[in-house]
Amino acid sequence: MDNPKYRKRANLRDVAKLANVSVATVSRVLNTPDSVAENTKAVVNAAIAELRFVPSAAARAINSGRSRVVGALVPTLDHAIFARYLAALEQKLSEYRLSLVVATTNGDASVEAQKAQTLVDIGAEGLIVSGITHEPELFELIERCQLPAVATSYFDPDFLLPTIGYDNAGAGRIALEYLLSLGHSAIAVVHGSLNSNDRTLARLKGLEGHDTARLSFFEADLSIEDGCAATNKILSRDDGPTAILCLSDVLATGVLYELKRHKVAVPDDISVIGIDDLPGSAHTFPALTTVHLPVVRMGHATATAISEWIEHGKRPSERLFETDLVVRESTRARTGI
Amino acid sequence: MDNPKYRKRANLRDVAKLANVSVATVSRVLNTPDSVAENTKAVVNAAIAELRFVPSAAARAINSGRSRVVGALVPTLDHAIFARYLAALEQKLSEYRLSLVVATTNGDASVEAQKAQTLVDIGAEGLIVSGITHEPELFELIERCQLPAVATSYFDPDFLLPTIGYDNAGAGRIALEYLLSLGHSAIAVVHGSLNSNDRTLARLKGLEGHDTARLSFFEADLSIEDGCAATNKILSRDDGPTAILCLSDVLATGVLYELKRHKVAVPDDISVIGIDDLPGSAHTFPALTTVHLPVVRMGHATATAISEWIEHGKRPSERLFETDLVVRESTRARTGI
DNA sequence: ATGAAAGCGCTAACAT
DNA sequence: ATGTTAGCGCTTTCAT
Repeated sequence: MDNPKYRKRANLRDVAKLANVSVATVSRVLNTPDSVAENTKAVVNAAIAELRFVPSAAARAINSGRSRVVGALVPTLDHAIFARYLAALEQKLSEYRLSLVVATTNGDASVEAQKAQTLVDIGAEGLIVSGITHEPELFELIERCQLPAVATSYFDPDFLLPTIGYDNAGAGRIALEYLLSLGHSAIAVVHGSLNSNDRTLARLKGLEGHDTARLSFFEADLSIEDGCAATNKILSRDDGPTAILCLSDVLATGVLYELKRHKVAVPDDISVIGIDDLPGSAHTFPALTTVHLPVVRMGHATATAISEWIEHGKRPSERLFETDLVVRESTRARTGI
Repeated sequence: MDNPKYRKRANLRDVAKLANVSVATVSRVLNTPDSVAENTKAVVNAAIAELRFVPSAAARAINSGRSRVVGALVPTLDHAIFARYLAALEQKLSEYRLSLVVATTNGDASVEAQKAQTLVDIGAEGLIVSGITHEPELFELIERCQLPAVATSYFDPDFLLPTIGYDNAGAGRIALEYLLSLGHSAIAVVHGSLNSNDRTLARLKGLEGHDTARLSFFEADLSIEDGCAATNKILSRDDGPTAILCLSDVLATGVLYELKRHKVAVPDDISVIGIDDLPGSAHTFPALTTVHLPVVRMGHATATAISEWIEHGKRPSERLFETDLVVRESTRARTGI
């Protein structure tokens, strides 16, 4: 604009020329400034300033062989539990001076495979995926690129990739058994979509094998709104349950709201339990009993694992985090027991 | 491992050698496959497969001068409104074949400046920041790198960077005026931290100049928990307000819960209004009256603007999205008016 | 249709 | 302390 001879971005050579030094010297003031004499340094810095020189990230990357970027593939960002997890992940990665690229898959494995390719195309040095259900292409990509990759939110020591997560089936079981121990047997289960969501599937699996339980199932999208909708379906049935087990706190939050709207008392008329333990769950009214999922610790551990793998080549071993029951006010013993 | 002569990642030359062609030909089968004879293509592809060749992102970037990465600096991921916004942003950016790197600042401008540098170091081609309050270093960096950068969640046509957002002061005003029109005058305002959060500041600003309003202010962290805490403070005062204006729906959600816990009827005893319109806000009990912030459209517009800027060099003009009042069930006319 | 060779912007080994 | 130079892995003329 105001520069007569419009010049593209300056490079090392331009700086070197202007400062009357070699490119090596310029490179040194950038990387090992202590090894350069004060006055030359000053001249070089002046040239850098004058030319508004900014080192090229790509050129650096090509030499170091590093991009310092890791990619995470998550179903969605628009869900508190993933957001929370990613927040922890990003925070820890940044301690390792690694940046986080987020790609959302919408729970679609083929989108995931395609976005994984995009991540490789921008030079991601590591990949983090959710769950263990993926397209073969994803695994081929990881294999072909020899890419450090871990699967999270799931635990399976036999999985191809190291898993860092928790026992989803166990979380479901804990919730169910607590309800059972409270004397409930007619229980409505509200769960997220079964399409390509192994976490939901596993939680459901954890509900099996309890003869005393009379379970009815209600599928819903993972939103407060759908929690409300599921509640209406539950209430419209003759054989009303005495407890509602939600496989996710978001769902449970909707259930709580809708029960309130119908003037159904919780936990007096119906007990409600969730899984997740979102930040808000401790403060709903009534406070939600739930199974705590250690997503923050999982995020930190994942960041550490992938960093170590990238930096030192050591493949992490799988890692299991405990889930635990958090009893609050939305559950109580079945009356008349 | 099982490869006798352990070989590092293969490159174009290795492939060319194995396929008995030149590197140019290999490059062609990668980029313009139609310009290569079928049989040579087959030979080359076989070599690529055998050597498990993966093109280097850095080397591509150095030639194209592109990284296809844009960076976003947000206060936190762990808040529904930002997560929702980023979800929209990422979705649209990916349509432009751009990847999103997320960096969180914790609302700290100096962390922001430092992370912006990190983003530049990995070769980000564009930057997206939140609000208009930043360290001089941030602006210097943007200026020095001639980096396309936009500020979001805020609107100010006079700002150095193009702003793409909404009128925060206006949103505050809309909420207050609605409460006023309902006959409320003693109003408690619950707002987020004032530290380097120009959005909160602006919303507060929008509350000024209404003589009939008797406002009392309560600062809180942006969490359901702190919404509850603020409510307790409000209720403990003698001169109880007839309405509570929350500058964020998360806060309002906490307020709603806590009022319920204290058996204060909403909206009969106290009206509650929020700002944001989170997905869940339509389904709280009672459903929350709030001011809708068009973060999804803002995310899409931001993605489009930064993409066009990066690809075609056209600096976007600022963009203002309307906020609008969504009347639901948590507000009503002050009784006895 | 294919190849040879010149870079892209930087780092690092080797000289001086 | 500073300079020379050879790459890094690819794309892209320019020939053939």
